[in-house]
Amino acid sequence: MPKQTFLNLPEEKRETIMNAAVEEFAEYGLENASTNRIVKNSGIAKGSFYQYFEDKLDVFMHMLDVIEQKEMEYFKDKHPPSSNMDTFQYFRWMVKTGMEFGLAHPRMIQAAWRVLLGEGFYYGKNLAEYRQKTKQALTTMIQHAIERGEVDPSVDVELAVMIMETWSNAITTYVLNEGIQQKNVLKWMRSPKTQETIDKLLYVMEYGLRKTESEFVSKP
Amino acid sequence: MPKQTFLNLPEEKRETIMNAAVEEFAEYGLENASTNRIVKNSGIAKGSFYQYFEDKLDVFMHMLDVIEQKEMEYFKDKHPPSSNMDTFQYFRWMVKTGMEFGLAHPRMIQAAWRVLLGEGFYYGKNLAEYRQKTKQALTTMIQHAIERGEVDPSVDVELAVMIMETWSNAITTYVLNEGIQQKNVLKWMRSPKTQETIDKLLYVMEYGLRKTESEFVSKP
DNA sequence: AGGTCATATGACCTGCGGGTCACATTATAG
DNA sequence: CTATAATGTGACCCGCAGGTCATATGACCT
Repeated sequence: MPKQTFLNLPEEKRETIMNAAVEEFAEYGLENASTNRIVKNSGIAKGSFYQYFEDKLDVFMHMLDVIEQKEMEYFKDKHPPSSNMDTFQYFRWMVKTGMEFGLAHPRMIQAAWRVLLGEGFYYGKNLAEYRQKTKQALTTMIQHAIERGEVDPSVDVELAVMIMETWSNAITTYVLNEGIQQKNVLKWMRSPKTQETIDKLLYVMEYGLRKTESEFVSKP
Repeated sequence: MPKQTFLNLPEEKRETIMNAAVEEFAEYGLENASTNRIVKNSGIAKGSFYQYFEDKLDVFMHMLDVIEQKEMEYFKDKHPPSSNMDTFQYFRWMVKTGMEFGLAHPRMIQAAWRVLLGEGFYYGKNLAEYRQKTKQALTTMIQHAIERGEVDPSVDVELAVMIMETWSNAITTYVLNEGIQQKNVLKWMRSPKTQETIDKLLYVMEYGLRKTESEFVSKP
């Protein structure tokens, strides 16, 4: 957690600093991010940095908090999906809305995912909390789906969660890797071809998951 | 490519150095690997290192080559799968055999995948060749499956390849992440529960893919 | 034997990293 | 207007990184 000194700062200054941090982490990841550069790009003195944060990890964790908050606001602002959607439609809505958020704040998404996906080995312990949140949400979702009869009750919930997590990670990675090479990321993301690819990916997951566990266990 | 000087070295010495490199990359990834440590751990002088390799990336690429070669030998030694297997059975065999290789050389797999999965953003250009090889193999596989009538001809080959790639990445990540926390990785990997989880993951993919493209395109 | 060429060595260079600290500046209170 | 507490600052410390280079070693040839 940032020190009180940072929280006392005027919002404008805090934003300047966090923007520099986002830029840095998006560009270099966590391990190779340089506090010196963050300091230089946000126009504050080195000493001030250490009066605001414990260390590099501290800024990063705070950045995650800020992003999470922004994303939650974004989701709330969007018209919530009609309540008679089934679970898979809901998941699809979530993935797509998440992507839209990514369009609005590409560097944030890049900064967060780069580290979450790529440097999980090291920082696993610190990031566990974040993964846990997602996992919890997905678990609730699956259980809900089972209650509604959309998914066979014999399905292994934990496994289904893992699959959904993997799938949304795969899509994010895809968007990040492909999108990064495009001149116009936004245009590329909104193009029918990209949208179609993502749709297809989601349908493959859906059809895989709809099969009951008993079916795919007894097959070999 | 390593310099001639390195290739002239007695095999024993070359192995010592490569082992140190594997250890280093497995532990620290590419970006944070230290040539100084590699040098210290392989008992050679700093200067020698630069007489063998251009730089850090050079050792790493060479390491990939060595691993690839070892893995190919491993696959050859295993009894090849019966020729009347269908494509999905073959893919399953490949994934499992790959895992077995990982059991035999855990640090190598860790060193390679850590970087391939985690630091792809930076080194994308250098690693593209390796990804391309896998992609090519999978493409051939899918096309073969279509010819054999195991997969609907209307399936988007490129997409199917991406899905298979994602899936085997997901499994590797799973094994790496979970396995790393276990006291006895080998025991964990061989346990029925782990094997079952992997089986289920593969079946989910299979059922997802068996659906024809037309089906899942027209759904929404 | 001397000469030559590939190989081996580690002290040394420069640059940048994270982090500290004595001091300067500004806000707050009495 | 002064005393005190809170913030701000950048030169400075140490460690380690990647990389170089003059010199030492020794195998092989004539």
